[in-house]
Amino acid sequence: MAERTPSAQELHRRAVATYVKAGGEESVQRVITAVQGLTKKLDQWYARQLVDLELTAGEWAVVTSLAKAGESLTPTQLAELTNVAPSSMTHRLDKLAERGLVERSPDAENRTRIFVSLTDAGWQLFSVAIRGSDVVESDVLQDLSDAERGELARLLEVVIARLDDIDA
Amino acid sequence: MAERTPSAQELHRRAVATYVKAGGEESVQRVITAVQGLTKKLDQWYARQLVDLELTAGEWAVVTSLAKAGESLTPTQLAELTNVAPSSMTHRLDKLAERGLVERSPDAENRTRIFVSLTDAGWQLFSVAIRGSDVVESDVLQDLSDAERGELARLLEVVIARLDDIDA
DNA sequence: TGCGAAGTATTCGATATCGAAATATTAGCA
DNA sequence: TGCTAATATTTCGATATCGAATACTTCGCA
Repeated sequence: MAERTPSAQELHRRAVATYVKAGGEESVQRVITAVQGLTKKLDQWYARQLVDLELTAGEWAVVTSLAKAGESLTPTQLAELTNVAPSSMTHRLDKLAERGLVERSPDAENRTRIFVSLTDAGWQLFSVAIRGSDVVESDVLQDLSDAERGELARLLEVVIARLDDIDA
Repeated sequence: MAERTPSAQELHRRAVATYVKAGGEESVQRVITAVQGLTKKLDQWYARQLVDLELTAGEWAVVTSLAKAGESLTPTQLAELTNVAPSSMTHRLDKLAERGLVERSPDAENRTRIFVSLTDAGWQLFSVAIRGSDVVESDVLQDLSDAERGELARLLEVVIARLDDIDA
């Protein structure tokens, strides 16, 4: 019957302890581990919502990438943004185009390139999904005051501002 | 030649704006988007490191799950922890066992169950990888003071403490 | 005790993903 | 201009993943 699954908090505690023991720095691991644990949990919830929309996580990643970019993107860019091999994007786009969520259009200036964009139906699906996930996300942050949310966002944004300087 | 890829900061700004426009709440989206953007970037770096270790991200997830748990886990538990179908775990464990990184042992008390644990070689690989990734992770947080790291960790841990109450 | 329901790992067929090769276009430069 | 290297997408064969079905064990309870 298996022992019950440990709480997320307990998992986090153990994870940090393990990483520190393995040679990681505690102040680093507390943050990184928490960020990853949170993402994993969110991903599980999204997966559940996506079933209703008959989308895979990978397809959803394409839709959000296009929505967030606010402009057309090439298959290669989409592959990078969604952490997938370029060759995999071909099939994903085939499926999404077949469902009428995205469309491919040739670049007149560079005929090796193709632009992918969201259709109206794609935008509509995006809006529906976002309003659904915002509910869960609000619940997740419910124990933080407005001031704390602002501070949390600020600190994370400091970290993000540094990201590009690292692998450069 | 494609326009250069926008900075992580710019991507974050746009993403938040898009989500807010689609009906999300700003204080929520600033945090959630930042967390996800950070994880995505980290995943890209890990992927690069894992190539050297000849491990896939999925295999690495199994190794870390076992290390963090600090005890044996069943294939089903590993599948849940790594967000993968139970049937997929069978093959992953086959490969990992073949390489001598994990081992399966029967549960004497429940013969439907199998316990998976890290071998010495598995632990060793884990340590090497952690020390490698800690370098990158430290770089990521380099713009935060010790106090800020502590505050960031504290806020994230408040959020984590709530996770289990949500889908319950 | 006996028996149906639930739990656990695996197998199996269909699909998705990967890395390398193929195809086509463009860029750089002598 | 002509030629090589770099880019961008797709195709292709091998592998990984998924969901459903299978085989087996244990649990709940009459």
